[in-house]
Amino acid sequence: MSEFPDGDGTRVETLERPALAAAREAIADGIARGALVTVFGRCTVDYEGRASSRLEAGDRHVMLKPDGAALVHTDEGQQPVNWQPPGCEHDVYRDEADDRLVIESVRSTPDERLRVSFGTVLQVSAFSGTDENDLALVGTEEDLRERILTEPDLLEPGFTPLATERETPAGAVDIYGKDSAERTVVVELKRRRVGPDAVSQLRRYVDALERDLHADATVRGILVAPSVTDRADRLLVEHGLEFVSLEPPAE
Amino acid sequence: MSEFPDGDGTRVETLERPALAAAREAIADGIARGALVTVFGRCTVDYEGRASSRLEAGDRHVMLKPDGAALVHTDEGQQPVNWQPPGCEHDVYRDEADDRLVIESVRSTPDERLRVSFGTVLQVSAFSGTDENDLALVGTEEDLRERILTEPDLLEPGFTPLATERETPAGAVDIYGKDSAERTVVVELKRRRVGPDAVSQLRRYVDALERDLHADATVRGILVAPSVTDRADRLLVEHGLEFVSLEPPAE
DNA sequence: CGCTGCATCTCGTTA
DNA sequence: TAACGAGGTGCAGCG
Repeated sequence: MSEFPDGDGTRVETLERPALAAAREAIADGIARGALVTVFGRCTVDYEGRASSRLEAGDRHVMLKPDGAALVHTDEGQQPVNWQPPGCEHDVYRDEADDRLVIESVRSTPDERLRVSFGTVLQVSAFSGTDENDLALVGTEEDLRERILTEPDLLEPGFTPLATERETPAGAVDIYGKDSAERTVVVELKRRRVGPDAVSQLRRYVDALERDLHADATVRGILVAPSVTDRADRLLVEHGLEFVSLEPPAE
Repeated sequence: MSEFPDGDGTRVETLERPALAAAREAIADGIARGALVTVFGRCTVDYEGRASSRLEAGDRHVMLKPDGAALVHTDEGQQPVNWQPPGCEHDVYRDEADDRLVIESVRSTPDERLRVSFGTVLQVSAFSGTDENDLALVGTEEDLRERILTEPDLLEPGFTPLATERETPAGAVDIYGKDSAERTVVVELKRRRVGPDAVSQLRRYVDALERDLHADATVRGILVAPSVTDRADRLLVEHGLEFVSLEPPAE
């Protein structure tokens, strides 16, 4: 085992090809210390909870986070083949009868259990460090909204935004406003090209508002997105809804 | 550096607190060999593509997969703070002017670039192994469909399934069939509790089929799920759709 | 805790 | 390649 404390408290401990007993101890220590623990080795994986799954033996990379998240990665795919969300309790123990090392991550609400059983452990690492910074992301739906609120004419000349997240019986509307003829306008924003689901969503808001404001008032529904699919376009026409092409700011 | 070949070709190589030049070489070797490479250290992360983001310096865990995927994990959350999907080209080089080690993962369609810049590398590992097995998952929507096709009376007495994935102008219907009175039935399946979106989806299919089969035929729309939210329930009533409570098989 | 909707959603399938 | 929908979606915000 190697240990690397430095002035910042950053620390990495690594075991290579440990015996299962030593691996268990290193993993338990890392979890107790609040470290991010990784284990690479040959394992089976069982999950039971919202669904249930089994994965037969193979070499995989397991990550245990101090917030209770667990990730099992194979050498393919962006997504873990199995996982457990934050909030779990990690447990590690030896199954001496079968000579295996078992990591269990369990949570409730919903009841879920992930069990990773190693026959061979090739590496255990425990990482401690500091990360004070949050991600700064540009190009979200919220950025698109800001763009329109700053320059409402981008939607159409004479548009006046009155509220964001305005509540309706069908949910909160992205932008609520009036056009130059004082007609009520409901705007649904999407940061990328949209399909039929976004049109239906807008439709639900328009329906709810027409009901809310009594039947006499016409409510215009405008979908704002970079583009729409063919089916979404036809659906817009069917429902008497409109489309304005706008993208979130690039930076 | 330690190297651990075994009979199966399983291999783990680890560098601890390497100089940036040595880290670069180990990472490049691992990528070239088709290994799963991990790097832990203090880094900044920049992304540009479908959106753009910046993450200031912090200690993070980076995983580079042989299929081109890249993942940057902090010590919190199930999701990576930054990532790149499979299909990327990984590149690693030293920025000698600034004495940093840079990992770039780039792809096209869409054009996207992830750049991780390390000032300090605490560990580099390269993992090779074998994983022949696929995940066996039970409790999916498809399992729920099988359950109904095997025992159609679960939906309602006298129901006769005629097709799955039947195409309509609005998309493919999960189950298409007839009830005991020979009326057309459209069934939309969801493996878990559903909200308004699932109701709208069913509505689109029913509308499309009524149009397709001409206006004279009544089309029943049935949503099958473990349960629905209040809003979804009201929306079902509004649209004259029905609900049947069924869960996918537990195992 | 549940509901709602966003996401650089990812991923598989199909036209 | 694009579109459509499932997902053990995760996640934040709000009630």
